[in-house]
Amino acid sequence: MRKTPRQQRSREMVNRLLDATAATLAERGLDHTTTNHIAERAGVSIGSLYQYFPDKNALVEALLERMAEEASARFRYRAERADFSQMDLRSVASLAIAYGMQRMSADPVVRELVQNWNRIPIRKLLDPLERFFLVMAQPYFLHRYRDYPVQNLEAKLYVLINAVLFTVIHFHEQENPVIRQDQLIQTLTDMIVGLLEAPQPASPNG
Amino acid sequence: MRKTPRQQRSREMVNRLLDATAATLAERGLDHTTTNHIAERAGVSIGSLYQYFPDKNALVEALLERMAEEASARFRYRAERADFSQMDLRSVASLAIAYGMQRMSADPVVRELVQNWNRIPIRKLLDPLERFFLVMAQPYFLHRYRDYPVQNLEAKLYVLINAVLFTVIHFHEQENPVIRQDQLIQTLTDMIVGLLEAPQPASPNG
Amino acid sequence: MRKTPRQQRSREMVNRLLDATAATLAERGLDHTTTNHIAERAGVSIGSLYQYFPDKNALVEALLERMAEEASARFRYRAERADFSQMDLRSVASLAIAYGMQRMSADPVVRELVQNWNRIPIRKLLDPLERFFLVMAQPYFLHRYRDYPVQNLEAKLYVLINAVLFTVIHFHEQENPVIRQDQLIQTLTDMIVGLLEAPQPASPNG
Amino acid sequence: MRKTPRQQRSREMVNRLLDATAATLAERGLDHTTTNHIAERAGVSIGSLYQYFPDKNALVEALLERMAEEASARFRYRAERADFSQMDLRSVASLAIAYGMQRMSADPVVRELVQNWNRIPIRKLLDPLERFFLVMAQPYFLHRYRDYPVQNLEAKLYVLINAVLFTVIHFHEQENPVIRQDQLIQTLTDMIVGLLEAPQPASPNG
DNA sequence: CATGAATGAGTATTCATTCAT
DNA sequence: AATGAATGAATACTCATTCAT
Repeated sequence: MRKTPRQQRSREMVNRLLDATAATLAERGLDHTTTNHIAERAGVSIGSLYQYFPDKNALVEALLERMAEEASARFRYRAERADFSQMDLRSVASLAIAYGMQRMSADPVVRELVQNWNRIPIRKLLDPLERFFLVMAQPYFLHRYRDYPVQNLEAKLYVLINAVLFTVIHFHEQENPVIRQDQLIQTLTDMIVGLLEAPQPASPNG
Repeated sequence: MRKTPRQQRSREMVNRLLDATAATLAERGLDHTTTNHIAERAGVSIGSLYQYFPDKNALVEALLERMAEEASARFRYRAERADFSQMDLRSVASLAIAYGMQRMSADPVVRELVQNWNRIPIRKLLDPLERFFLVMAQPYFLHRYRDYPVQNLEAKLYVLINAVLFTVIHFHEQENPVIRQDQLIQTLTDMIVGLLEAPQPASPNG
Repeated sequence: MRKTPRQQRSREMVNRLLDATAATLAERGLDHTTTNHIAERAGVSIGSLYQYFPDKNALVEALLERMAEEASARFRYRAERADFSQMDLRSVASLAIAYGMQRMSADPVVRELVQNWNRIPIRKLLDPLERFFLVMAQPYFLHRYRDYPVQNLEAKLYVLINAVLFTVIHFHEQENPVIRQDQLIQTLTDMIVGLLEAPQPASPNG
Repeated sequence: MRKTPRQQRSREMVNRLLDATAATLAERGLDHTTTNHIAERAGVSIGSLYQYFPDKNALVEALLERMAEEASARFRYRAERADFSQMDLRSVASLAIAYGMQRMSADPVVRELVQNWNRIPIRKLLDPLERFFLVMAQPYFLHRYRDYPVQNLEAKLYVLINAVLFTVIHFHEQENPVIRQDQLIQTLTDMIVGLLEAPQPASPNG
């Protein structure tokens, strides 16, 4: 069969281009990232780039998807190590936020992309994460469900993910934030716990 | 006096240009808004535009400032009508979010600008609002302080404002959001109340 | 009579504009000197400027003429003090060049203008000087004529004036000239003397 | 080999652009020469122009270099034909000036460039010429050195090249020069001979 | 399949000059 | 006469995309 090696080459090429996209994005920012830069960085002709991706947007989209997969894998790995089900919500939330913030400082690509969320199909990155968290959180909530049933779990997770994510990004972007990082984490944790654990007999939604 | 009519003309021109900026922004998005578009839309020569604003950025900045002023005025007006101090937190929050979302749907300029928060001096718009909310909320919290003292009010408001704002914006941007608008408002309200009203004896932050 | 004060006012205005032109020229260079700059510097509206000068070029031209007059006056003054007729050609030439170079270093306007000789009617400045030198030199050569008749005096002066002038200007412009200033003056002096004093029996030109 | 035709194409393009630059320069003058004009004249898209030259300045600079090379080649060719070492200084100088003036009348590009010498890296053009003349003149001066040693040869050549060059250019530029062309050549020749051949026992320069 | 030369619409900004007030 | 707001053609340079080789 001829197909396998070809597919493999193709895959390599795609990965190389995606790596180059990420690197260029981190280095120059979305605004100053050009397809020619990406091709050059990938050590590939611009023509070849367009053989694998129809346009610049597709490139970013694919990168987003790959990052989502990687992030899911990373989270899964961590989740397997640490037995979250044994921890209380507060600890889990606090840990997750701290971990996320560290990831964000470490990965300029994530920052660059999320900063420009409106110009890219950011859901490609966020949706998998949201789904993943939902799945991850399932056992926890199932376990507590009888005592503290959480209504509207989907809406709550949606809100929390967005809220935490963009607040953290915005915080990161500010030169002189009005609050400290530990205050931010603490308050975000409080917010999460407040929404998920507090008894809400008054909420008639849904 | 010669000065008044001239200043007035100048003011009119500035306003016309700002209106044109807003309209073009709403129509074409920040990326495809050019100074020539703005001038044309304002019915003014490009040269005149540059007589009033040194560059494109100044135009956006001025628009941001004008919007912040307008928004503050609008909020103040509403705050004076409705006696928030008589309402409970849940009602106030719910009303404010609903009002904000309605404003946001109604005003594509706000959307366009906030979407591009990272590429514009968005704080020009947000800072006054943040300050305004703080001032507005002051009497309410002062009033309840004895019964339900709120620790870390500053950090909490910072988090809530950012969280609510960007979640709402993101929600707006999505074509097929996974939750309904009423769910969003309800959940955000829950989140606000959860953070502000819940007893937090465990929070040892500074 | 009404005319005198008006003419005087006009003259003042012209001078003010010319001063402003010179100052702006020295500060920003011909390329970045705009009529609006000049008007502003003169404390006059741009409209008034165009009442006195039909266009930008006329402004420069008039400045050139005024400078030529001033330079002539200065030279005449110096010539009256120092009795050139008592000095030998070498001394006169050497002195004149040194003086000219000092003037040139001291006056950025002169430099800026002469640098742009091709884009302005530089003859407005050079012609009077040429004529002046010719007149100044006349008595000297007349005086020596019997002993050392100089053939083709006009052509020689033409050549020397241009040669010296532009060599000096070019020298001034260079950041790292290949020769020193004293060498330049010495060589130019040699050149002048060589052309004017050497016996030229072989020159059969008309 | 793939390289040769590509390099050749590239070279052709560069030459085409340089030709277009020269033509446009001659036609419109440096001030009114735009990169778009050049590209259009070269029958090439503006994008292509910028693929070969980073900016307008680089274009002019490259043209200057090419012209210097061409001029050197031409001079060398002529020098090989005519055995200058057999001619006296007067004849060589006279011939060189006449030849240079003819070249200058024939080549408006040279004129345009030298006229704008202060706005372009004119040394790119002059330095090679200066060096060339020095080399060319070497045998002559070597030959005469024992009998008539020329002091300060470098300074003298510097002065003469500048003096002759700009006087000729200026002469060319004038609509009604006060002297005739043959007088100019004659006088310049006298000047050169006067400076180089006359005994200068009085020159104490370093 | 790969290449990379070629494309050209698009963008922010400047400045001499006019003319209604 | 004086003003200065308004004009708009002009300019250098970018970058996503195509297509002949």
